Amino acid sequence: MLEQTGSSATRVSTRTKRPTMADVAAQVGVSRALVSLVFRNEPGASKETRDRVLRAADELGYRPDNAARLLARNRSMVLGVMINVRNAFHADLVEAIYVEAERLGYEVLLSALGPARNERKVVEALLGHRCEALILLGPNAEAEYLAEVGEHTPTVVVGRRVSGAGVDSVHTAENKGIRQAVDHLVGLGHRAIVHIDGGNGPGSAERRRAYRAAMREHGLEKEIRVLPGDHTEESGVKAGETLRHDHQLPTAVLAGNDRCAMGLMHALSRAGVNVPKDISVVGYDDSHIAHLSHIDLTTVRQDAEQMAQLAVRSAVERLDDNRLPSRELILDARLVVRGTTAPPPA
Amino acid sequence: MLEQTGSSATRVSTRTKRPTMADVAAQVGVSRALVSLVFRNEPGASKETRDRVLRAADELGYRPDNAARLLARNRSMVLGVMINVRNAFHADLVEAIYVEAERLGYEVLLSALGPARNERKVVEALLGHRCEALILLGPNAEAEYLAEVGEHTPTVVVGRRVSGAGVDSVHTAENKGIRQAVDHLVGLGHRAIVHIDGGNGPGSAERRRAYRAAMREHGLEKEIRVLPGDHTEESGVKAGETLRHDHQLPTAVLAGNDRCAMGLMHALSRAGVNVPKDISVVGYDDSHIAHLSHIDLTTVRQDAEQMAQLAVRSAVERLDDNRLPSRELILDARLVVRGTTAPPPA
DNA sequence: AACAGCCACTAGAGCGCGCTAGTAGAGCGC
DNA sequence: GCGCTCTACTAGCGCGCTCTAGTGGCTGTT
Repeated sequence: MLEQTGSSATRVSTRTKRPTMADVAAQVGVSRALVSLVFRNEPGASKETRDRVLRAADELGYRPDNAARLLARNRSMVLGVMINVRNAFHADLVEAIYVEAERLGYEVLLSALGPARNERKVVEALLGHRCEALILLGPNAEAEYLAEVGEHTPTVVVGRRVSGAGVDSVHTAENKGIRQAVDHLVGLGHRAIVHIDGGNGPGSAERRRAYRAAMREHGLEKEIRVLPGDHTEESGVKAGETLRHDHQLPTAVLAGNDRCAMGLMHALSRAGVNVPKDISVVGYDDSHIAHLSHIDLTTVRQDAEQMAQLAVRSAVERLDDNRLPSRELILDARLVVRGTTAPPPA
Repeated sequence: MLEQTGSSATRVSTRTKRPTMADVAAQVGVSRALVSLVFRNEPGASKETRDRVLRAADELGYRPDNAARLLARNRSMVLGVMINVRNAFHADLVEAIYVEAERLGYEVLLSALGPARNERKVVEALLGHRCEALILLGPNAEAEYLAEVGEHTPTVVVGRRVSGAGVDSVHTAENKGIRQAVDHLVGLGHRAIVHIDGGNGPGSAERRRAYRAAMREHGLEKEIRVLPGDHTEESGVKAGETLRHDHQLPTAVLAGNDRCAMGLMHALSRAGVNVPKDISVVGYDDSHIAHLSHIDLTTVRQDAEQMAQLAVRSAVERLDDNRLPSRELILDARLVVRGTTAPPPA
């Protein structure tokens, strides 16, 4: 039985305690403050001392301790990001968030949703780590909760419309994207255009509404048909089965997102239905899977990079001046026509 | 391009400074130490005081500050996890890691690879946040670097074999998995079985070797054929094209992983090749996409949950006693036969 | 009455760093 | 000599927390 008492009794370890600034300072023979200056790249240290400090640090294997840094600094310069690891579009966003955050001198902390980790838990975890601001990718939580969070921490919601909850939001103009998709399909000659719903996924309500509106404007109200679904491949597969057992296949499908479109296309091609000859498919997100040469999905492009940039900047601006009114940034969505849409079969 | 809608200037934004333990203590009229006890769920506070403290904390919106906690505690109880957000199998692993870590009282910090974030950068970021141990999912870094990291921090590598680098590793017995897959295909009557290589992806070298060995043992050395590739959908697509332009299609393909298999199947089905009637496909990973009912991919199951559990436990055990020798945990891989394999066309 | 034992609670020293205020010394003009 | 500025550095407090070593009061035992 090993007893650990006192701070002097270190862990049973050949591994020595992590070196601190004081160790580096002692090694070089200067003060801690000087080492601190060097590591923050602040002026006030001569070139030589700087070199000596850095060399000594390297020798000792010194690495600044972020926890201490965060604590000592008034600002933590950390942005917390909530993601769903299953979501390919989130992957695109995260990558771009890292880039923009680094550009602005911020660090990024990721926390993922999971079977036993709901949104509240994730948010708590992030706040616990001193994130100054939160970026929530496609949250499902009620507006009240988001408002509550936003009240004490600058919060940006990405990919979902949040009205008047006192938090910023960045999303695409779903209606324009869907509108373009429907226009494109109608232009190709389609009339029987089905929409697979995204359930309560972010943006789904708007997409559904936009689909209905667009169909009506083309005089196709009688063709309106919305299949239940969500933002997973599985729902696309199910929708594909439903359609296949129908008396008559529609000539085009507007999927809730790319993942759903993927599932749908799989189900269809396995059933011997050719895309786009027999049926056209349009996705939503333009996540990296859509680009793949042979998937080559016609989809509504949400510019992940730009969304990420705006989200990060939004958070940062609010940190600089937290009296800013909450705002909604709406990016244009743009239809990217690729290989899964074609004129309907004659 | 960018709209900005009006704001409901809800935010009064008297965002006061985040309350601390001292604030809570003052409010209740006790010492900081007592509040600390309550929040750590340690004995030593009466039921009533406990309640009063919690109530006051809730009122003030107090939330323990992890950075300070980490700093003050000798142990940080944080595990750092490096992931690739693009990788669906990593998603499975992460979810399971959270579960196991929580069970053992550890927190998890995620850091993702990205276009401008290589493995070193990710590792630095994690160490900077006081992670006590690292779990690296499918790293590509050289063994020397891993050894260097492992020297000062308990490190577990998942999904890749690392020999004698002084770090633990958890991976599946690639040879057994591949072996089963080849046996299965041969049992169905296949002879022309192609392997799409995983490039320098984790486990690829072993899988390639195992494929060759298994083919030889079945007397099929003349049928051995390895197509270049990696662990992305794109490589599956490319391989599909290569095969399609061949004088003769093989009757079965062993993909480098599930993503590769997905790309391959897409390419094939678009070319009018039916899976599994015309060609059988086997994946590797059993990531969640493989389960999808209509994808229904025959694949080699790597038990994400178990791998994650072992990785977390391994890290934790090493934290408890870091004089443990480094070890390699090898899980059995198991072929999961689903719908993408069938006897070859007559 | 004396004392141990226990419970509820407190004082105060850190954890590793950032940062403000300050100093020592060199150089310079007069 | 004096004051002045500028560079290169240092002292030491405080960030919000944990944790050890207490204190004081109450009960029960002899």
